[in-house]
Amino acid sequence: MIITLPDGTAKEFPRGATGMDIAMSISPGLARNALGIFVNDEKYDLSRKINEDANVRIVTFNDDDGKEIYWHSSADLMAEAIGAIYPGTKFGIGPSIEQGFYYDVDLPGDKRLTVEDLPAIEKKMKELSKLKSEYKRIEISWEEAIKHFKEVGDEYKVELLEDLKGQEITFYKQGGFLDLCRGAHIPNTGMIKAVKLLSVAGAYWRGDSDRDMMTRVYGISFPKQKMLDEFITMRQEAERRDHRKLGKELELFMITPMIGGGLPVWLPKGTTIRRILEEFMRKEQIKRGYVEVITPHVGNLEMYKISGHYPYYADSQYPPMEMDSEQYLLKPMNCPHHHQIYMMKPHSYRELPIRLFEYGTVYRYEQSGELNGLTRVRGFTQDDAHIYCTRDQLKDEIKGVVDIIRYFFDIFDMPLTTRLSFRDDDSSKYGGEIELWDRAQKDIREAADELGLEYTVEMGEASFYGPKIDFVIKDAIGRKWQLGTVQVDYVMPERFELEYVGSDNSTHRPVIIHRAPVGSIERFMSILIEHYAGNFPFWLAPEQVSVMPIGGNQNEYATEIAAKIEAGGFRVKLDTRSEKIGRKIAESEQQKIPFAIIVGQKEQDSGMVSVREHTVGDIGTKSLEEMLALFNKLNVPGAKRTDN
RNA sequence: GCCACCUUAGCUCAGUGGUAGAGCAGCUGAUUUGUAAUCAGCCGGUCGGCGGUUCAAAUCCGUCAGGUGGCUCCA
Repeated sequence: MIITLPDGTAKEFPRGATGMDIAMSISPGLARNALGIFVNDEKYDLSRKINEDANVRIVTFNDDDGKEIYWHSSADLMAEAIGAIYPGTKFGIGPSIEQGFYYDVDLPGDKRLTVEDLPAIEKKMKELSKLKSEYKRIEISWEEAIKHFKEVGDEYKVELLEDLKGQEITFYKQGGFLDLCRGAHIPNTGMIKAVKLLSVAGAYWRGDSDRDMMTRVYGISFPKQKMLDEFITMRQEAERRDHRKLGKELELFMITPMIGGGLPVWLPKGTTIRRILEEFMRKEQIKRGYVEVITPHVGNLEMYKISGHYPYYADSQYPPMEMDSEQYLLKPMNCPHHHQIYMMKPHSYRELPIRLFEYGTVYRYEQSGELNGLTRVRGFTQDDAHIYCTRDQLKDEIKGVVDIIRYFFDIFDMPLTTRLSFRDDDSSKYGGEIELWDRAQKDIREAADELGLEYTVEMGEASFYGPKIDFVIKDAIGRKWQLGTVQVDYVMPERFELEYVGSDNSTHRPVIIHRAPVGSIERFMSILIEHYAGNFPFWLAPEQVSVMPIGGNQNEYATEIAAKIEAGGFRVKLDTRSEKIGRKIAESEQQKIPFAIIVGQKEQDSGMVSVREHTVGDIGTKSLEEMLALFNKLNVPGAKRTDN
């Protein structure tokens, strides 16, 4: 038979050759590191026979598909360990995830796992790994499979099997553990060299909150101890950057039950950052033809009934309040308010596009268990805008929106990836005419192409009222966050009967683009805090320069210097306490202030200043003019320190 | 909302049934300082709330609240 490799090389192998045979023929190194093989895009174990001509791809831990096989196998090893320690444990599902794996287990009796139980399981896994048990694939009939799990009393597996009736069933066996599993698996447990079990959590059986709560054990594993060490270092780095921790330390924001969970309070320093951020984005939008509006925090319930958001989202809204026999809702979204602004007067096609933007604060009743720092809150502010345009203008408007979004994230050094979410063939899921959708999707795709965007297309991911573009950014430590969206909407113009008069003197429906570059300002602030690890760039730093005299004799000179810097339009902190200079510097560094200006007798005599740059150290003696020039250069959105 | 864990001074944390502790912060005083924390004294707690077990509870049990990690949800 002919086996074709990904680079196009074709090789002859005897019928029944295995992935391992193929790997061996390429190199012993590959054979050592190979985890699985894709045969005509189907996952195979390396030991499984290949019986006909095929295109193959051998995967190692460097491939996402390889990691998937590796972690899936690790999940089974963990299950074996748990089963060995707690005989009678029932098993749910145990897949790989983006970073590691988990297994849902139901321990015998009322036993529940806690984190204290994890080291023992880890230890057992290491023992089992040393046995180098082979993962054996067993083809079995459905009837026999059912019989097996009924015998061991694992009703979860029986239920899974019920759904697989009529399909080919495979079991995998490694050591003493037999599991229902599609595979594929790595050759043997010995390849799992480093394991760390991370946490336990409750998880509903099959994700259904009406069903049993199982114990989910999360873990991660690697072929080398060094890789696990790096992973742990990375987690510590993420912990060090945690915006909840930095938010407290740097006094940026607070959350107190007295005001309400999920209702963040901005402290002076956090407010400064937020204000500068908002001003920057406001200016850029106005430059691009947006007009700013402000709408109230409550609105008449009738309006949300027309928009269709109520009662569809009633569960996640604060309940209506009654005033003067009318019902009002805390604003769950800005769109209907903006539509009212559009409806205030008739529009000519000559006025379009109309671009209304607002820092609109909305309230949503998120479930208590969901609240998390600034990431998931009950009251937040969207950098929201609605563009009312004609169908002919749609493409250009989309381009404009994408352009501004790219501009924003470039300022923060956040690489952007794009996903186009289109409809699938199930027309019951969507509103609006299909011709309009086709045209909008074509416009979106063309706009993306013309802008040279790299994107993926996801069919069936569109919203009810139109196709959308989602943006995912990567932060300084490589984590991905989904932020802004752009959505094309044909449904709301119908519901609110929005109109404009065309050049043909008859009325038409405008198209609406909903767009929010960062989505929630609160969430974006949390991402910024973690992205910069609290070391905000000069232009965003709540305190930009600290000025400190070495001794009391320089208090006057220091005060004078601070006043001059402040007069230059910078945010200054003056520290004239009778503390040693080391202490003042330590505190300035801890507060992550970009520059410390230190003045002693020498500086006073020469009229100079001594400068220390945050995270860099002493950068020498400079004139104040030189420093003001540098500050001016750095006080611009996106400005970077490039010369030292 | 559900599961597990956590909650001790403003902050970070020790304290496993027998008189509530430390460092930092704060206050007072001394010190006037050369690139990451000067010294001393003082102040500060209903050990998250409520109930129970016990001669005795920060400590054991129950319950409620808040937080953390997940699950479900996310216009």
